[in-house]
Amino acid sequence: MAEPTPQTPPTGLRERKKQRTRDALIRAALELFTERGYEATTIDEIAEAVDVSQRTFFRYFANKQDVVFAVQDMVEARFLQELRARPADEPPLSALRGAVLTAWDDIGDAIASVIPVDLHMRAFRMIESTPALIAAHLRRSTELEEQIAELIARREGLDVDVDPRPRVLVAAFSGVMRVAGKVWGEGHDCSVAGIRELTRSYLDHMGPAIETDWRTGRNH
Amino acid sequence: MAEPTPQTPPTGLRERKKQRTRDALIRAALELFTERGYEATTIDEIAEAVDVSQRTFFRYFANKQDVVFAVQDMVEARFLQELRARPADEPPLSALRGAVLTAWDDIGDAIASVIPVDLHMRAFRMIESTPALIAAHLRRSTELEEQIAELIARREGLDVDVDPRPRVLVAAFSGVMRVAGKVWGEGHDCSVAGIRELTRSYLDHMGPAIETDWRTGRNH
DNA sequence: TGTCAACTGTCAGTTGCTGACATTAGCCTC
DNA sequence: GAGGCTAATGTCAGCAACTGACAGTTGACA
Repeated sequence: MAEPTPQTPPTGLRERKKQRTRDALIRAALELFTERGYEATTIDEIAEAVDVSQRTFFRYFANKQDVVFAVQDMVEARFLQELRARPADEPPLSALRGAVLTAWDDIGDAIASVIPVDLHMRAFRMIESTPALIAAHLRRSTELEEQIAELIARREGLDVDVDPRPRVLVAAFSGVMRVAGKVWGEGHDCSVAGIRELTRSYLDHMGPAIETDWRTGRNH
Repeated sequence: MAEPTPQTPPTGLRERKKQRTRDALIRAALELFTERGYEATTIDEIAEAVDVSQRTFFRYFANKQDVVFAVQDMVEARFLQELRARPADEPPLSALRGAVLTAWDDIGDAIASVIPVDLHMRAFRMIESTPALIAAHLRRSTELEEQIAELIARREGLDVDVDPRPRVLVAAFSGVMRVAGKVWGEGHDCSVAGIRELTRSYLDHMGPAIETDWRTGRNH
């Protein structure tokens, strides 16, 4: 009873219809959120735009926030996939860095299959400027962190509950990633290339920021 | 019109009464939350326990979550104070490390003036096991991070919008702190000394986790 | 003591979210 | 291709977090 092709199993009419409803809800929600604001948009308005009942919305998404992060889910899955594909002999931080930068390169196509890329970018900025969504975003990030830490630990043959380094590294890494996203959201460069470049730059600042005395340049 | 002594200005009866109501709300809320769970406790129950109207609760706290973090606010203020007191020639990460460890040493007394310390510790664990509160906690942390980054930047004579190092360092630092708190919350050691020690240990792992190849020990 | 302002209570309303139950509409078998 | 099965949806009622408006109460202060 396993699905034949997890990537494209739109077997029946029913499945296709469900997928369409789901995509329509995501699209309508993000469109409304980015236009008039997250708090100012009600579930009723989203449901009405897609012509379904409010109850149906909640059958697709557990809560109002979840619809915002539906696309983000794809992006994260893509990153994890990229990380798993890194060569085993690469040092941990290099693997993380490589996975992020590679993921940014071909994420556009994946997003475009659901919503216009620029809508996703606007949504990203909306998240960073809406307190409730910032909170949700951060919580999701920590859950992702745990998965990443497990992956890193496995690469290095360690146990996350014994050796703190995987979690510590990933926590530091994620913190830097978050700041990059935040700064990008506040800036004027709306391109994918822009956030990719900022990410790279910030990751490269991480080691120096920690190791050295910023004034003398000496380690401490 | 500035308050004469911010620490102890209980001038009139009115002020004292307000302070008592506020403290009673915090205490009752945390007691109920830790006993029967955050979600399972309604504002009505908290208000009833203190014998005020629900509306009054919302005049003291903007929302249900805020009452949980009222004490945390004190702790954070204490940390910032400690950080400002660090010698100017100390490297950034050392200053952060020193401030945290010193703050943990005399935070107990400050907390005890509002609620029993063990109630605060139980509340801390409750936060770490309640999704909605984890999210709120993380968001608050990032706001604190911005303040810390500003402080670090000022110490080093930098501008956070020009040089990314303050934000990058603080993001990494905070990530590590968060993991320490989380691991402590999942463990069995409920003491203040326990979390202090874990914090110290994790901070000391930060450099090595980033700099080196964990297997060969070589830098990369 | 009397006036003012701050604090509080009451009430009604909106919105996110959930359970229960009825209805519709793909799917599958005969 | 008729009928039954079941997943998907609609409808309705209700709870809890919050908010605005207005009225009553109570410290503060002349």
